Amino acid sequence: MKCLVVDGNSILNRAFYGIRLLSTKDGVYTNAVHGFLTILQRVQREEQPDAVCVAFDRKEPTFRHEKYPDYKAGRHAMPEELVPQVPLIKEVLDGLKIPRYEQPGFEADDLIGTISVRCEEAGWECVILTGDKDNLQLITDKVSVALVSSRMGRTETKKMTPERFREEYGFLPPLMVDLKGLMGDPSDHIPGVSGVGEKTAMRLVQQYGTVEALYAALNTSEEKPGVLKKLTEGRDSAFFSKELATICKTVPMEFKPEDALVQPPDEAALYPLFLTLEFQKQIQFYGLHPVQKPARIEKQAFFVNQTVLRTTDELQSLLEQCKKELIVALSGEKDLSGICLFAPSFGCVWLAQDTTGYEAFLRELFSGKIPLAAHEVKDWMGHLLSRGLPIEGFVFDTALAAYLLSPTDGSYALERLSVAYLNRELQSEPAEEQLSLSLPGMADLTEELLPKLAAAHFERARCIGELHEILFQKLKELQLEELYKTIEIPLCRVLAQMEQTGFLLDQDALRQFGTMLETRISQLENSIYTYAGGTFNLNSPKQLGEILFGTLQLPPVKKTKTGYSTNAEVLEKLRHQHPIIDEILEYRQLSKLKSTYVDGLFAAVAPDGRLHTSFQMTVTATGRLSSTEPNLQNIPVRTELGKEMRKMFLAAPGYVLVDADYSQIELRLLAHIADDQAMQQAFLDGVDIHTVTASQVMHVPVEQVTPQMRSNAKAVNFGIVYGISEFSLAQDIGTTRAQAKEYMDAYFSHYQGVRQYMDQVVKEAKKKGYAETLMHRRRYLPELQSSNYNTRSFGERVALNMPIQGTAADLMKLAMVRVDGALRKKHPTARLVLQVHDELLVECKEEESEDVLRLLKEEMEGVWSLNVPLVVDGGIGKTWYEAKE
DNA sequence: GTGGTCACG
DNA sequence: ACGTACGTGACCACT
Repeated sequence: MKCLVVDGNSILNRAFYGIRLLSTKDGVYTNAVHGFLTILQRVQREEQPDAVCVAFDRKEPTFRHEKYPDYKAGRHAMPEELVPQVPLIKEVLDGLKIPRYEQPGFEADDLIGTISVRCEEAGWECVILTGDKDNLQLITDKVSVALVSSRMGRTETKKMTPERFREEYGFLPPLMVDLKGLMGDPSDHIPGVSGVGEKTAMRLVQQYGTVEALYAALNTSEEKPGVLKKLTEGRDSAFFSKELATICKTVPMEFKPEDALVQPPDEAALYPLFLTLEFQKQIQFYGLHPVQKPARIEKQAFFVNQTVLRTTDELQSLLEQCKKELIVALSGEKDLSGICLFAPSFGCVWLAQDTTGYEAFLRELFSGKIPLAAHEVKDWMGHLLSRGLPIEGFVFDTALAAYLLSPTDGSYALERLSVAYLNRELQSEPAEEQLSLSLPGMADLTEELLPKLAAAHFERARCIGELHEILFQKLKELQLEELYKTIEIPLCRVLAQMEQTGFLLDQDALRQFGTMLETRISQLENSIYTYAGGTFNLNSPKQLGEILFGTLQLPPVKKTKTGYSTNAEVLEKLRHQHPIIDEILEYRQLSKLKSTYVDGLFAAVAPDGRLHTSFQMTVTATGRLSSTEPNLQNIPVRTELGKEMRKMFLAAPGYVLVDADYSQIELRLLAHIADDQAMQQAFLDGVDIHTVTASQVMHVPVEQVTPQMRSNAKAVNFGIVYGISEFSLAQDIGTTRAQAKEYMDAYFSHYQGVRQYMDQVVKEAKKKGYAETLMHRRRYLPELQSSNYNTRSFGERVALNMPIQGTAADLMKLAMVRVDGALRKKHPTARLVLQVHDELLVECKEEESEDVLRLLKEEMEGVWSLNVPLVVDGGIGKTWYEAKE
């Protein structure tokens, strides 16, 4: 039989430092609890113990053996992010039915020592899980130590047995206390013998054994006079230190290993706990379920209201009922083969495509007369559009609402929202699985299985209905209603339309471009392999590193977690050292173009010859959109060759592309939000902001600003928006920190409003716990409460940046809604095709293009009244390349 | 699945 | 003494 004894404080501490700070959406820190469980579960899997228990220090934990400088004094308080996690892990352990031991006046070590002895006496094997090397003295034939260490951000456990210990230390485990007695341990307030360090102490113990034996042999030994003197003078301290280092194994406590036998967890306690900690993985791992499942009674009662409609008359009367509702929740199959509606007055109703009049029903349902709530409205609209159905009436999107409430949650799957806001799990499996699991023959589908197919949607529709009530209330509380109603919801149809429209791709030109790249790439490969003296996988940073810094003996510039860095910045520095570098840089550029853009875009063309990107509305922390499959928001533009790609993006025959982009929108917003008079004046004067900044910061007249100076000023301007440090600015513009500091000082003395804003916005975010935009879009910043400098600094930079980037996103979204509305009215054949954060592209008839550009400029520039003008630059062309100019 | 790299605003 | 700019997504290698 085997018992695992966990050193609670030590493992919690390891876990805390081993995992980046995590917190729930309410700001409860959970990283240490999470890490603790991960380590425990890994060791349980490896060791398969029959019993498990945990020992905790009774008083303030001491962190005696941590390497981390903050704690080596041993007197420092626990970091504030860890303190509240201690009771949490204890609660988790109680839920897991793992006994915990703590005893006033004794440290965890002493309890562990005692437990290990009791195990041995009972004929059990004992494994001690700890990060604390002190426990190594407890190792015997029956007692081993699983030692946790965190190396490079990753935790490893090493199993220490008497043999292994001896290999590493050259003596037996009980002598560990003698080693400590001689070398001491400042972090533990063990003095040891002054002047004797690790090296000497190791040798002495290896040679003489115990402290007692050492002193007994001292007179006849051949130690050098220096060592002899130190030992003689430190004699008392040595014995005293040894005593201090010895773990007590006779704590008066009740313990038998049988007490700790592994038991099934307490589901009723653990499920809600893991739920509040947002530990979905753990819930799965232990197969937990809510003990108070959606009460059976309720479900039964509810079942009465679940109806399957089959006749046209029933459909008609349902429509009439729906029109009287304040909100009707909608769930259903993506292909619209069946949908479910929910409203309190009629419960859940399922209808399927085999019913006569279904198509007409849908047409009426989505014609705008019925207020609808759904999950992921934009996608619903996409499906409806592709079937030629109307897309009106959607007033609520559960995913979008939850995103506005907290944009950093990662997933807004309905399953998660149900757990987070309704405190219950969705019970039914997704419909596809049900179908494939139980499809004996299509004939049965309508008769027997349709209700089963409907079951999931019954539940989902009701869930959406309930979420609507809760989330809408919360939106109002957070002043987000306006943003939601006038921007996010209306934007769904704009984006659905844009996705539907797509962007025409010139496939012939792209093929040609690809062939050209291929030719050049293979030339470069050959040449690089010749320099390298053999072939290797050029796409592997690891192998490339071995060639450059091994075979070719180039000096490494920077390291990554896993090896040498070979990124463009590093290669740039090595350029003049070897001709291979230039070729690698070119290879990288070309193979990026080939694989990501040429091949990637080809793979994404739809049968209509167009690229239909998906815009994600619930991904970014700041409120921006993102674009996937393919990503059309990162098509190259910065290099001439890359820019060629934009010649492949075409307008349809007879049409042209109209491009409009906001000029300096983030800096203009900074000027407005910070209410900086100097910067506002610059924009009001319509001068070039970077040139003016250069002139002010470098104390030269505007006419004497060189391109280099302007470029540096531009870097400063950008840096400010990102929450710069001197160091990064210096690195960015390739100068010294001192020079960078001068720039920044000059910058702030000229733009005083910006300086004040930077201080004030961070202060306010700290007070409120979140940063927000002009339209109250918010992002919570638990990082600001961190005691870790880097984490906190990150939070401060985000607090600075989010209002600016986020407000720009708000304005662009509003502009899109207005542009779309205006276009539909005045130029119904024109259509938005793409948004790239501060840029909009419209495809329209050639003869309307001037007018469309005017319209775009007007709507975009006039979207919001600020203390500075918003300026939009525009262009017209057959390709994106031409239109952008 | 993670990390390195690089494309964009 | 420390580490270093905000926000994304795709591709590749490697575990």
